[in-house]
Amino acid sequence: MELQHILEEKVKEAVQSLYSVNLPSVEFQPTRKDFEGDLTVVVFPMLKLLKGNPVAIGTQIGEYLEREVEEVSKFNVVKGFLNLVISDAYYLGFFNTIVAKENYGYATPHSREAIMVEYSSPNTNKPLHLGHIRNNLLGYSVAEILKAAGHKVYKTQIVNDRGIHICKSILAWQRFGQGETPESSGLKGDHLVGKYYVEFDKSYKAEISDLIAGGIEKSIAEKEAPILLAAQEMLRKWEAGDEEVVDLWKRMNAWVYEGFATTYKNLGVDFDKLYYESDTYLLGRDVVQEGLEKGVFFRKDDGSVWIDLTEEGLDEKIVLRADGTAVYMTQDIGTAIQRVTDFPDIQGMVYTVGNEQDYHFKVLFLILKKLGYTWAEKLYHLSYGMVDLPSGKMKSREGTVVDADDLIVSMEHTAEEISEELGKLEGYTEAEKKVLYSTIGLGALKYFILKVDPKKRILFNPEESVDFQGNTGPFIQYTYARIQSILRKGAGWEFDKAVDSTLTLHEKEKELLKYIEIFPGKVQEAAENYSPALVANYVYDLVKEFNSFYQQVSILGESDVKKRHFRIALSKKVGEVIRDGFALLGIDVPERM
RNA sequence: GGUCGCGUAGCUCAGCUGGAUAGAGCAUCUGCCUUCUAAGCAGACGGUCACAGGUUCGAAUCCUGUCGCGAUCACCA
Repeated sequence: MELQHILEEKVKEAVQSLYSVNLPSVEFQPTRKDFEGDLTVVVFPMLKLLKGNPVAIGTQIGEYLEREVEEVSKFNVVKGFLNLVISDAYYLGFFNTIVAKENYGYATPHSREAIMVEYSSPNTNKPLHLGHIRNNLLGYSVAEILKAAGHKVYKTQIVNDRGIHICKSILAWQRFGQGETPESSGLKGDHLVGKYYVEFDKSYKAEISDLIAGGIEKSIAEKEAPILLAAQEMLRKWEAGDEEVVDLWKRMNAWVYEGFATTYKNLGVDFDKLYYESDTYLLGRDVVQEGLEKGVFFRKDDGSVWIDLTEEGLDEKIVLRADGTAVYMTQDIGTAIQRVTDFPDIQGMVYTVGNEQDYHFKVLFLILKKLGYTWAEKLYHLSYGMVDLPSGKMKSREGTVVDADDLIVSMEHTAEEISEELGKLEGYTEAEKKVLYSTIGLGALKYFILKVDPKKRILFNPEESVDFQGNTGPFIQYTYARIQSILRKGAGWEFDKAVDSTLTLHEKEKELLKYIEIFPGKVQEAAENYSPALVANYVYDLVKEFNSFYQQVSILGESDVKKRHFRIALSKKVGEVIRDGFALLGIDVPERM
């Protein structure tokens, strides 16, 4: 970055002195592997101002740079591309500026505005599944990336603990549960409650069949099945504060929260603040009143309140029912404002929610802007594609979901099998092994999900399971472990001491230095794009390059002491970038594997 | 039907703020463990970048249209 800045000025200077033309900007790109060079100046865009043969222009600029700029040691011109060879001394000098630096690539904490990141936000009537895993990993990772980019970050979620879905589970438990508890059944709390959600659905479907057999039309049967009416009645009682219902609701939710806490812990995600819908579902109604006065909203004859977004190319949208009760949108307006009240330094929010809600968030953000909140300018819907199975969409009621807890366990098993087969863990205790299998299994799963662009759908085939070779988490973890092995064997060297900047670099060493140099920029880019995939792909490229280096060049076996010192220090720094890059994805790295 | 997103190798994905011969992994095939961990490295094979126009010196990338897949267009959340 720094180098490119210097060169940009020098290229402008060259053009000024050669052609007396003032260039507004210079286009750079990394030199392609097939050509000699490190950085390439694209000459074509200059032709509009300069007029002439691009090769001749490139050559003249190249000669100027080679003469005037010490970092440029050589150049060549291919068509309209001026390829510059940057001196080894420059890269070694750069390396010495970061060799002892902690947190290289991370910006100063809290140097930028505070952002709240919402993710997870589950319903409390069933356990988490693979779709939630994607949500959690994305949200957690984006939060970490924003932190690394210098933002202050609050992680939050809104727990959907209220509504007809949870009443269904409660009702079924009441009827069929015979007092079953997590303790008595040995089931994890969220799974126990989920089991009764499925039970409800079974009864509901059975009742519909009976009704249809009795000559009732399907659409009516679906609305009037007795067990559904009972659930609706339960919701009314809950809203009225009926003691028995509320107690049961609290008890079963507590089971679910305990179960979720375990899953979150296993996944390695956390939150700074929880919001519960039962506390927030009444929020937002005052704001609607305020918006009415400002003329942002309008009231229809039946008393319901709407916003007209036809000018923005959208539709009219209801924000308050005729009876004055809140809808989804009302709540979300209220919750957003509540959050800013709770955390007054918030300047923006990120909502990690599936792409099926694209429209909702588009409308929500527009409304908040129209209401005049300054922070509304910096709202972002981190929209992601669904995780589908080869058979299609996951449906909890049909039992086609990939359960989060099961999946984590199965990934750990696979990691264990492979590790046992390779048998490199002599000396490890069982407890250490267990931690390692978890690190590797989760690494595989997390990387598998985070390496793809959030916008895209993911196809997950449970039959094929997740790879552990090639472009995978374990491949990267393995490279890290190899580096640590070198560092253990090379103990005694002063890794953090400056290296000799007059060394001649091996081609692979230079490539690695170039990758390391762009790490801070990648972190910023990932933050700007809310994209963990950029970090994942960067770390992969770095690791590919390191393995190639490792294969071609001897590190500890190098006889030249200064070179050996540099190679060890370089390896250590690559390891740190892997570790810190993976930390942004929420993935741990092992010392051995 | 309107709106939004996606469509790149047999499969899973990079590349998309326009630049050189479109890159990885998996799968298939060749080599490389008496040298720092072979979950690795080196190589081969594999592409009408969905299709058709347009803008440009230059398009996988930008614009328009067509087709395919998905989502959404609830006084559900």
